[in-house]
Amino acid sequence: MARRSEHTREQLGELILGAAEQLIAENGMAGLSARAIAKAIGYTPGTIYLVFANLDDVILHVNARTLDRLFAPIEKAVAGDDTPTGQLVRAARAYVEFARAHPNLWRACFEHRLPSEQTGPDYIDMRIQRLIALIMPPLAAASRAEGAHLNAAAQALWSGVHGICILSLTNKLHLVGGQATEHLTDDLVIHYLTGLAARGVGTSLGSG
Amino acid sequence: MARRSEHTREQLGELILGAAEQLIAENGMAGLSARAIAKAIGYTPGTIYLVFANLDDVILHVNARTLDRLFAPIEKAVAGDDTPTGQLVRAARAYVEFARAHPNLWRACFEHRLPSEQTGPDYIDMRIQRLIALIMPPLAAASRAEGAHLNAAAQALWSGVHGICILSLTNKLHLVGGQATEHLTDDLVIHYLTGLAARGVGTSLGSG
DNA sequence: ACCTGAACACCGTTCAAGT
DNA sequence: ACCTGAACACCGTTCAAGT
Repeated sequence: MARRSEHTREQLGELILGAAEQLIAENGMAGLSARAIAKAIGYTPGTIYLVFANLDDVILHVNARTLDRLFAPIEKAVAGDDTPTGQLVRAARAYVEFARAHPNLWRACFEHRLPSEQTGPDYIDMRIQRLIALIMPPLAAASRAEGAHLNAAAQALWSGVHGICILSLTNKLHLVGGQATEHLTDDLVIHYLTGLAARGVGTSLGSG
Repeated sequence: MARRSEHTREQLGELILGAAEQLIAENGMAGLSARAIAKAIGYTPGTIYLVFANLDDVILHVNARTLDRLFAPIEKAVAGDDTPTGQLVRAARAYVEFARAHPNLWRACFEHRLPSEQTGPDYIDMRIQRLIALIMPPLAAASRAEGAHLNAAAQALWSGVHGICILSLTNKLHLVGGQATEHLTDDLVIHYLTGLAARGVGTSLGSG
């Protein structure tokens, strides 16, 4: 055995990522193992380590693919013929929809725990930044915010939708089906944007 | 060996949960194993299965403890001598602060993946419901919402803060330190409440 | 009755050895 | 150069056997 050379290093990488993606999609991270990947592609576990540093490295590259797939529907939402607020509502819905359609892959992107809280690789950070950047133009238009304020608003809004997504997906809320999730998303986005558009409230906590 | 009877079943349970809690707090879920717990309390791994069904069961009981510890600071925040909006801002800050103080225990509560998306045990659901219920009174006062609308608002707001928390803790946002996280939290809560108080916007997406 | 200790079926990762 | 297969140090969980 050894020296089959049936695939180039790149092809082998694609095979591994494809198998890993399918395994995660089917059974979550619990379904993923080096031995399972190897079995799926007809190689032995050691082969994986010729292409990737370790299993974490494989997972991170699967996550990069998932974040790439998430980009298109969000991009389409903010490019739609709609008001800025409408674009943002639709972008949020697209986010939730994607998470519901690919729950295990989506969760892998955000629950994969690096050792000791350290930051992920740049190619993951970049992709997340690109997603957040998508909602900046409509958010600027809907709120007249700019600069650091706009940036903070984009992060807050995106995080908020993300939170609804994760708690809904893991059944931590008492929701039934996707309609309730979408309703919560709309509620958060619309009220946040309404509040943001009513400028100058800043830290005046006495509005209640 | 066998038949030491140095501890009652209840004491053994406490020992196990205490050791598990410490292991998770120190090294996250990665630091937890039946063998590590056993070693920490001076028993063999088999003993754990006399008290708990499995390791998942242990984790869920640690999570119940964590959620109980989270209750007090939130309760204190909403009981403070402040406006309803101020109480909610402080409750959100308390949530973020707790998560930052106990990142591994907090993450264990929300990232622990049950097999196949099924819902967690009632004693976990109950505790989460109790937390959400805490913010209902000030939220009702700040927004004049009631019934299903109030319930949805509480879930949306809580999820939103949760989302900021998790993304901040896992470094998915470009934030430096806890100040930026608190600022995002304030931003989300205040603008959401402002928008919520400006009733009747409902699904009118054309406000941008 | 309580607890052990060995076993089973798994892991991630490494690396000498084969072609 | 490429890949294997066996090994190492781990897992969660079970359960016959000991006291």
